[in-house]
Order: sequence, then structure tokens, then C-alpha cells
Amino acid sequence: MKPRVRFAPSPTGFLHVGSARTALFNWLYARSTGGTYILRVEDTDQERNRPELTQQLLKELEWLGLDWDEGPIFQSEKLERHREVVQTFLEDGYAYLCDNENREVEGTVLTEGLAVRFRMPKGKTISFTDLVRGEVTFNTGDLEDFVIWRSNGTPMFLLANAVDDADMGITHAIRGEDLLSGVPKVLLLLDAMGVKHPTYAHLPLLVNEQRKKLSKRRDDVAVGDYREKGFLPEAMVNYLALLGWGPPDGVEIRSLPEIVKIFDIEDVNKAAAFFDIQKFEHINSSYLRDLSKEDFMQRVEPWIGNGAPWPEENFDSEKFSTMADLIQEKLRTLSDAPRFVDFLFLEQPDVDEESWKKTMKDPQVADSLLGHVADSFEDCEWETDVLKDLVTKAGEKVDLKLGKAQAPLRVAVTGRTVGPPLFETMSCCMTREEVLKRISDARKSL
RNA sequence: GCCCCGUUCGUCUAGUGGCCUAGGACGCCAGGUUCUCAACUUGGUAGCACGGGUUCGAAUCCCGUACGGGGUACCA
Repeated sequence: MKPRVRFAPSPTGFLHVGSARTALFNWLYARSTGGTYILRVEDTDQERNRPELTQQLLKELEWLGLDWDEGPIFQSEKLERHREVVQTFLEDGYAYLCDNENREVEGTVLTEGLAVRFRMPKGKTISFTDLVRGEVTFNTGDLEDFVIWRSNGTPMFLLANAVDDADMGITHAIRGEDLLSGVPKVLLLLDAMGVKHPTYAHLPLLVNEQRKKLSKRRDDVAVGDYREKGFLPEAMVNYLALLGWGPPDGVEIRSLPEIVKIFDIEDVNKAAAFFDIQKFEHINSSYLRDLSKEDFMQRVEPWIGNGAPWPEENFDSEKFSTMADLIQEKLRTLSDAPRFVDFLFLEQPDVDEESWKKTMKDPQVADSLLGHVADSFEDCEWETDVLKDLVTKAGEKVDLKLGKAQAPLRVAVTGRTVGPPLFETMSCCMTREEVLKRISDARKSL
């Protein structure tokens, strides 16, 4: 039988990286086994459920490239089926009615204003084999009767989850470890329905620096935030796959299709993992560098279009296209792009204070150097090699090597010590007049 | 409290009884290359939580301890 798995988020907030990782591992399992990946929206919590978030959720999953084969199926549409199962439980004596004070109420008919609790059998041992954790055992004596139906006429998570998994023919439930404790209850529910148990695989949790479970409330971990920071979806899924799993050959940066080939759910770790933004950035920059020119231009567009830190009318797409070749390899995220080119589209460079202090700390030297540079730039050939040569010579006059000598000029022209290759940028994207103006402006500010 | 789960460099991981004086990646440090940065490159840093067993041999198996986490809702 072909595996059937599902990702079952509840639309109570933005998709966060932990959920995305669960979605990814379900997807990987389905794709690597030839199974079916189903999307199910668990929207039974009427209080917190927000329909508009569902659309957002689907968008994020699409962005990540985690396409689903069936669904989205909305749990809220299965209300009648859930009611039917609960009613049967009541009739068969598996469950009982109870009031607001948790007192048992006589009767076997679902009644408005009354909740339903599942009766926990006494003295039973419940074991199951988890694909990640191995054999896990619980005693029913440690568990209590639990609510499966709210007094407001809606099903509880465990019930809806068990019924839907059974009805959808889910063969493998792959999800976060925070749900491990709920398994014995679900198994009891499944037994009461007389259906087979799915196989479980509980993924290690993703934790914050305090080693606590990542939460949408206290941790800034929405997938959308990373998209907006300029991370690539392929880098995101690649990094997420590395949390709790490692490729046997040690090659970490590889595409999703390649990961599908070597992924095995049984290789997943048991221990919680910390989401390390530095490593994520490293992976992202690697994917960024590997982008074709055309692809890069397309992806970077949102960061240099509307909202970029320069007047829109100053933007010159041809200049940017030239610059793209020079800066693509330097970016860690797409949002780094503007600050590598902003000086071209601003009237005045946006001068970074630290950079200024560092390079102009000796105003005499800086002024003399910039003076020599300006003089030699007056009527030279406007070419990369020529400019580089002239700055080298200017540097020699104040006893500085090119590495040091270019710094004040770079800050005068671009406003920062870090940026694209200076001489090429000047010769290709700036006029002699512009450069001389900036040198002269900088000297006045010394 | 009770139940369940976990513990290899700072971080993510490889490791399924001998190939481990524990490998890789990120980070960090030092050097090379270089017009800055990045990239690239050379080297370095740092770990099997602890204590008992089992075994000729244990990071790997067993028991205990410590620490961490998850659950224990008419949330999911």
C-alpha cells in the first residue's frame, strides 16, 4: 500500500519554521516513497481560527515548493462526521456526557450544552513503535478521561484528528514531538472506531536559544519574515531539511530533488535542534551565488523597486544590471542588495559614520590623497585599469598601498568601506563629473 | 507533582560494538590571495553529560544519576 501522509496545520497564526519543517518532512516522505501528500486545515478552534490566515498558509507552502496532492481539506467541514462518531461512542459506552463542572450526566444522546468525555480504560498498557523514537509505552492509569466534544457542539483536536486520519486513510503521521503524549489517547479513539493505527514518526522540536519549543508568540520565526528578509525558498527548505537530519555523505547544500533521493525518515534524530540564522545565511548566500543572471535579476526586483532607499526616478535599470554582476556573489540575503548600489541612485552617498571615522581619521592624509586622485582623474581615460593605476600612484605619494589608499576614495564615492569593486563601478556606472563632485564634497567635510 | 522524550565541538550533524588519538558543516581565530567586502584557500579552536555494568573491545548495548525539553485545557 502506498503511504498517505498529511500536513495538518491550524490557521491560528502565520506559518512558522517549525511547522514548515513538519510540512517538509511529510512532503519528503511522500516524495521519497511514492506516496501521497495531503494538506488538511485543522480549523476546529472557532475562537482562534482566522480564515484569512489559511490563504496565507497556502501561499507560504507554495512559495516553499511543497506542493500537495490532495486538499486542502477543511476539518470544519467534517463536523457531521465527527458528531456521528461521538454519538456512536456514547451509545457504545466508550464515552459519557458531562456538564460544566465535569460531572457525569446520564444519557447516550449528544446534548446541547453538554461536553463528552472519553472513558479511559483502567490498567492498560499502550505501546506503539515510532519511526523516530522506537518503542514508546504509556499506562492508561496515568491518563485521565478526556474531552472529545465541547459543550458548544464542536469536536476537540484529538477526536477530529483521529477521525480524519482514519477517514483519509493516513498511513503515516509525521509531526512534532509535542504531540507524542497525545498518541495513546488517539490510539484508544482509533480502537473504539475499530480502525487500524497509522504509523507514527515524531520529529524533534525546533527550539530557541533558551532551548524552548519555538512558538509563534515569543519567537520571530514566521516563514514570511524570512521571505521578506530576502531568503530564497530553496535555501529555506534545504536548511530546514538539515534540522534533525543529515545527509549520509556530508554534502549539506543540495537541492530538494536530490534530498528526496536520499531521505529516510528513520535517519531523523531524536534531539531538539536550534534554528541557527548564521548557517541559514551561509546556505542562502550559496544559493544566491548560483543563480543565473536572469534569475537573480528577477528575484532581486522586489528589493530594488518600490520601497528602495532612493528616489524612484533616479533608478537606472541598466546600471543596476551592470552592478548585479559585481554584487551577486557578495550578498547573504536579497535585502542586502540596496546598500551595495544605493550610492548610484542617490544625489549624495549615504555616508556611514563608522566608515568615515575609520578612513578619514587622519584628515591631512585623506585630503592629500583625495587631492592627488582628483587631479589625476581630471582628464584621464575613464577606464577601470586606468583608474586603478592612478589611485595606486596617488597612494604611493602618501606612502599607502592600494588596499589602504582606495579606502577614503571608496567612502567618498559610496559612503561605505564595504561595497562593490570600486574602479569598475566608477568606470562603468558613474561619470567623471559625478566622481569628482563626490571627492570634492568629501574634502569639504574633512 | 505525575507521565513521556531527549543528551556527540558554541551551533547543526556523521557515527548502529573494533575503520574513532570521534569526521564534516556553520561560527570563531591566525595566515595566503585580493582595490574593500564576499568568494576561494591553508592551518587552528572546540565535543561523546556523569557513574556503574556487559564485552577481549563501548560514543555506540544495559542500569542508575544529573540536566534539558514536551505533555498533563471544553488550545492545536
